[in-house]
Parts: sequence; C-alpha cells; structure tokens
Amino acid sequence: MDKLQGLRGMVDLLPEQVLLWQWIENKARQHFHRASIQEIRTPIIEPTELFSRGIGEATDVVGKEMYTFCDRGERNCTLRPEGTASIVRATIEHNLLSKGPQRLWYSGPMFRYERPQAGRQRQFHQLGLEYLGFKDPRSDAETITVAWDLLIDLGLKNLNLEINSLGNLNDRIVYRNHLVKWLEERKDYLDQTSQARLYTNPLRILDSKDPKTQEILKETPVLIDLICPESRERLERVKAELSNAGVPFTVNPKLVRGLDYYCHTAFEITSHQLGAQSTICGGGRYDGLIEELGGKPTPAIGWALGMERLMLLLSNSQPNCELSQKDIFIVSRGEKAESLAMAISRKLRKANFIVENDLSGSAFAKQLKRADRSNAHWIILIGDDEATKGEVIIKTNKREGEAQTDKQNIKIDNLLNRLKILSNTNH
RNA sequence: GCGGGCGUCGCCAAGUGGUUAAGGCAGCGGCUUGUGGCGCCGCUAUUCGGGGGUUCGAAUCCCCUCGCUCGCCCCA
Repeated sequence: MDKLQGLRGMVDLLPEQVLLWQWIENKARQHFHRASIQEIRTPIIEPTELFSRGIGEATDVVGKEMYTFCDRGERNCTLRPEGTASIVRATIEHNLLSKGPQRLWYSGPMFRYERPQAGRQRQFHQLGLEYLGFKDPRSDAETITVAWDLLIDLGLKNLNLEINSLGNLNDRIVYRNHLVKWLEERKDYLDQTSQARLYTNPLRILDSKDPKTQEILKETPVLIDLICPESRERLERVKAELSNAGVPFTVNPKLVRGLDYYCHTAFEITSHQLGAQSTICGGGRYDGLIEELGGKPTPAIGWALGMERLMLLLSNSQPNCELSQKDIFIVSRGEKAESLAMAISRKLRKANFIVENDLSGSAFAKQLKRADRSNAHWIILIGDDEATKGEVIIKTNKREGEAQTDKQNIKIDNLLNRLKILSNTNH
C-alpha cells in the first residue's frame, strides 16, 4: 500500500506551528480593531473572469499560475490567487460603499500554481487590508503605517520600506512608449528575457535581476520623473506623512508591481533574511479596479502580507508565545477510578481548568511519567481504593531540584474548592 | 516551465559493491501487577522514496519516475 501524501506545494500546519500563527493572528486582529478596520470573509473560489479582468490577462498570475476548473454546472471557477479582487467583488455585490468608505481586512489561503521554494508555496496565506473609497493621500500613509506598526510590534527587525509612484494610466502609457524607445536603442545589451519582454511587459524589465541589464537600467528614464502633477503631489504628501509617523522609507523609482491594477502609490516591505522571495508585504493604490469590475469609479488602496514569509522571519527570532500550559493531569487506574476521572475532568473543565486525562490504562508509573512531562501544575491521582472512599490524591507536579512533593487525599466534594484556593496562592 | 543539491525507522543519522543495515532521541514493555524526573534490561527497518537494469552479489553503480529543497521566472 502506497503512502498517501499531500499535494505538492500544499503544506500542513502542525499543532506546534499553529501556536505561532494564532499569536500573529491575535496581534493583527488587535491592530486592525484599534484602527477601525473591519474583517471581511469571502469565498476562496470565484468566477475565473473576476481575476482575468481584475488582475490583468497579461500577468503571470493569470496567465500561468491559476488553479482553474469547471464545476458540475459548467461554471468556470478559479481558486483565488489573491484577495483584492474578491473583496472588491463583494463590496460591489453588497453595495457596501453606499454606507461610505470601507476599511476592511481579510486573511486566508491563496493559490498559485508555481514551483515551490523558500517562502513560496502553492497554497499560501495572506493577511490583507483594503481601504475602499479613500482618495486622500493620508489613506495611503495610514495603510502603510498600519502594516509597519504591526510588523514592528511582531518583533521584526531590519525591514525595508520602499515606495514609488506609478502615476495614472496615461502617465504609464506615455512612459511605456518612452521606455520602449529608449531600450530599443540598447536592445543588444539586454538579457534574453528582458528582450522578449520589451513589447509584452516592458515595465517589468526594470525589475530584472540580470547584472548587465541592471547596469543599463542605471541610465534609464524613470516613471517618477514623468508622472502627472497630481500624482507627484500625492507622493510628496505620502512621504511627508510617513516621515511624520517616523516610518523610515526609501523611494525606489524602479519599483513596479506585477498586477495590472496598481496606480499612483506602490510600496513593498522587504527583508534580506528571507532569501530570494524577500517581499513580506506589498501593495498599492488601485483607483481603476472597482470600476473595471462593474462598480462606480472609486479610489482604493490596499496591501497583502505573506503569512508563511512572516513565519520564516519569526521562527528565527522565536517570539514569546509560550506552549499552552496545562493545569491538571489526571492519572487513574481501575474501572471505578477511570469513570471517576472522566467525571472529574469534565467538572474541572467546566470550572475553566485546563486538564488532560490519561486514557492509556497503563501502569501508574507510566502515567506519572507522562504527567511529569506534561508540564501540568497538579497531578490528580485516582485508584480504585480512592474511588471507593470517594476521594482523590492531589499532588503538585515536581519542579526542578525538588526531590519529593506533597500529596494529600481530598474528598471529591472538596476538590474544586481546594484547587481554586491552590491556584490563587500558587500563581 | 528551466537549472543545481538531496531522499536509510516517527525524528536525527552511520554505512559509498560482499555474510544478520551502526548509533542517538522518541515510543512501548520490564526491573517496581498501585506512585513520577535518574539508572539498567529488552523490543521497535527482511529493508534503504518507487520501478527497472548491471552484477555471483547493490542502500551503495546506471536509467526512469516520484517527492523534498535551493535558485531562475514571478509574487505575498
């Protein structure tokens, strides 16, 4: 019989890792809550068209990375490769903007069919933020600041924030022509992929990691010099607000993002400790997307951060999320005692104690060994003798250096009170 | 989709052509049929990701395949 395995690029989160995830999720929830940002949850399957129209037909994500299939009703479906399109769809579908601008956050699995590597999986998780109906440059600054503060609060160090302005649609068309013309004159010096990209997606050439291409790009005209006055003003204001907030950043004129919908402000937070996939959080403004998807023209900005990449950084610095502490470990042997242990464990749980009941039926010595390792504060021990007398033995778990511990017999009726007293004096 | 590295027990591993595949941790059982971190003893891979081939003989060599991993591409 062959061993069954999970699908390539799909990763299980084991109990130990889940603790860290929960810790992060709680932090994030606090930050969002305090910034008046509300959670939204949308399905992970959407009509394929939502993404092909929203993200852009020519992008890699849509072109070759989507999990697309037909359901039994012949609908063309896709597992979401990112969150923004879904949020926009839901916002339009339920007319949320009629109540005014929306500050929303989401988290959940995304799917992209790529070759897995460090910081990249086929199912991965994003935590994201969308400000819909916000036009003022302060909204750009606020979203970025929320991301920054969260990451700092999580204990991350050595982060780099880069921002850029992509201008408006017209700016990009003008710039694109400009850039293509300029690069055509130097075509022979470009690397293969960049040459191929010259007419399909020339802006992405700016991102090339090829050293020779990078050398040429040093001289290249940059979009930021050609953007419209409105966009320039916005960038200046965003910079000013970030400075006011004490958030360090650099302007990177070559920062372009892979999804078509971005305009004006674009930004990325990266860490060199991540390997090749160094972006931990990325986003930007998408003023045209809502209209593109059938809503009224509405400005918006948002970002997403990769949970797995965050975990990668956090597992180096091991934050202070402790293993769940246990209050009580119950050891029992014999049918009468075992039944009593069942009843007691339930009673104690109702009183909010964290209790593990040993169900192995193995010898006392074995069960006690397990109790020892369980990190429980107290051990309750029940044999048939005790069960018959209507009592249990309670001991404190051994600590380092202690040779012996007190044990005392207690009537079952007094157990709960006794434990309450003990837990008040003990910790 | 394209490159490089790797794949021996639940985990960490030794072994690089020759009779029964080290060791450690964890697990289980015992010493102690009912009282704990230690110790001692025992058990736990007919099999080296899978399939085929070379050979008298393969975990060790060759081919294919699957998986993991790192990088390219791209993105969070």
